[in-house]
Amino acid sequence: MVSDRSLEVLRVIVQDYVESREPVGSKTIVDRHSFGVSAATIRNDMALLEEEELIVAPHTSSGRIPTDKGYRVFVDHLADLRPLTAAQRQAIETFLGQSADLDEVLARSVRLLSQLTHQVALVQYPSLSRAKVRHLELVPLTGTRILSVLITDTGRVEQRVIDLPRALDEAQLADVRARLSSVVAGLGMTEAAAALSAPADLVPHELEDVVGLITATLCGQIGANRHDKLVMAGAANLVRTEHDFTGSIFPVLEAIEEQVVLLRLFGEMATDQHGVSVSIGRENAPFGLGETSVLTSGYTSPGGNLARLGVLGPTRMDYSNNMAAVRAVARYLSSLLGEN
Amino acid sequence: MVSDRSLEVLRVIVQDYVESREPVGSKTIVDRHSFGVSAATIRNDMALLEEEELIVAPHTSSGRIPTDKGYRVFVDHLADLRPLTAAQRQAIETFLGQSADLDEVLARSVRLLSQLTHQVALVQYPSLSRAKVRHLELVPLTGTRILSVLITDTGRVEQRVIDLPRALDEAQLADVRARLSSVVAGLGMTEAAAALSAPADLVPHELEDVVGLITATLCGQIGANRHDKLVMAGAANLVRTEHDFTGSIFPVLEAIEEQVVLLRLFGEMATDQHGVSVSIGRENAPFGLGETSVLTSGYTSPGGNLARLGVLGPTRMDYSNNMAAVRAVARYLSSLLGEN
DNA sequence: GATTGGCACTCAGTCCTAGCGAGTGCCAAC
DNA sequence: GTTGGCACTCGCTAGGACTGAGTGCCAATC
Repeated sequence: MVSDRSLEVLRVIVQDYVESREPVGSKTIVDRHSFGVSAATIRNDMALLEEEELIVAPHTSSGRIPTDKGYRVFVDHLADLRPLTAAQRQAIETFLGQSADLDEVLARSVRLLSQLTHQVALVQYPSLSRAKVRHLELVPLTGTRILSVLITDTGRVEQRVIDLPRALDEAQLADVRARLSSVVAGLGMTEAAAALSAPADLVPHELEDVVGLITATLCGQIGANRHDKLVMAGAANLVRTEHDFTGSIFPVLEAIEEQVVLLRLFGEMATDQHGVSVSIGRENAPFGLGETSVLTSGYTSPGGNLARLGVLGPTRMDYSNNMAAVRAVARYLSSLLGEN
Repeated sequence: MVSDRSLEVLRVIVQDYVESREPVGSKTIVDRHSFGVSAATIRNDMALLEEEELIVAPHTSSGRIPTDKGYRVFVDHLADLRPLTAAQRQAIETFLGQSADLDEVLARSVRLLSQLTHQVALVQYPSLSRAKVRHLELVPLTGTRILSVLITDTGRVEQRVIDLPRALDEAQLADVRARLSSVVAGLGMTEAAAALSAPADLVPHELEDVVGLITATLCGQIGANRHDKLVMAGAANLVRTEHDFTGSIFPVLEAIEEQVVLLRLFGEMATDQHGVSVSIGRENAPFGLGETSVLTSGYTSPGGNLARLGVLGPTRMDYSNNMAAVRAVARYLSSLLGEN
């Protein structure tokens, strides 16, 4: 059985190792922390922890480092969410405390998060599923090319170019726009898509083909919310922590640039909506990120739409600080977007 | 004086070094290329090249590697723009040959370019300076918050959230929109900004404050085109080439994430509009990129608006292939966007 | 004058060895 | 359950010898 003191030993091993990047030995522990027992006793505890596979010795007769399982226990039971410093709180306020459109807010959030944690930060765009269509615009660009612009009540703008088989004049286009607009205005995204797909007799017969193309595009535009988008910042931080990876960080960076992978990962972490959930090391192996940890938290965008944000870094990271930062930014972002 | 053969020697030194990453010696040269002279002769040529500071020996009695100046001569006089392979041409066609909106096209272009060159690729958004206002929309989000959407005849959409001091009802907003729209519609961006700044008596007196705020935002939106935006892809490639940097690539990645730096750099390379211009090594030192080379080419977006795209990598890169790729993508993109 | 073969020299990289020291595991004693 | 003692392991570092690719120089040759 793992005693209380053993767990305490695990905690300091994690903390010291994260700080120093060196395997930590029994002597170091008694020197730097007042356990009130001797090094030999600590060694016994460490033997226990090793038996439980919470720590491991990289080489015979060297200090110990935490295993993935050790980090897991640390995160679940031992980590105190270190409160942000005043400076960090201030950074959040000044960085995010100005109204701007969604793109801008998310871009700032992700930079902020990467600066607070010194890791790669990720922010997922909110899903549109619960948004409502606020406005639909069809703008002629050139003869047969028009731009369809869809604006939601959450302030998100989706645009798409449509090549028409033949030109429409201004009046015709305005007419089509008015008709379609009246169909979808105020509907939720899924209802809007359904309404557009239904065969509607509301356009003049001679325009049917053209309108069909437009509605098809609009449906695509609406459905596009599903393969969500995410923004990233702080890739340079991965290089800083390169030594924490056994091989090259090249595949890690590649996986990160491949948004699809991250979106799947985010999807699987969707439990525990507003707390911070943590995925450690091998738990991420299916995504090619077996040596990294990912901390995420959900946040709420206007209209109750959910999305996630978080950070990614080597398993050897400052969980206490980073979890607190992720939580703080998620909360602030929720309240900021919820204002609407 | 540098003889023709000496230059030929420089060429093979650059080519071999780029390929092998090893300093190349006289013996290697005579073995791998049929110069028809002995190693001693090559050594004499190399001594000449070294005197001209085109090559340098990293350690006494080792092979030679090109200096920045050597690369410069290579690029200016010796590099043959290696024509793209059939596979590369095909990649461009299939990757870009589908109509989509500007965001999408540029996103694809940048990924394509990074795959063709195995370097970090950059694409600058076209400046709006020559674009005309095609459409102006004001969409209510919540009580005092509206979204202004500006659409240009080039299909670009600029959005901005505006917090009003007090609420406008639908009719009022529609009225304001109609008036402002009639002022700016069809104008070029600079004229539009001027027209909006001019004190106009065209709104009811009681709305003046609100409208003032809106026009101010619109002007900002229009002016926003100047600090342009750029998209990047292939950051992972920098890691692959890490050994080519003396120190860490951390500062390089940082500089790249800082778009401002790159935009200035792009700005300074604006000569030679449609050819490929190359900035090598120390030439980029002011930007913190003293160990990298940047290849760019201008491309033309609809309406004759100019922007640049290019790649960035270590000075030791395959200039022949990369210049050809940059040129090809720029040309293809120009023709694609020019279709409009 | 350009080219060549010969030759002594340089020096980064590699392999080997020895010694150091942090840290462990075990055990008998408390 | 805790402790001090002790033999042992093994990664790390420093020094030394060796190797080999490559050079610079020179006198001889085309």
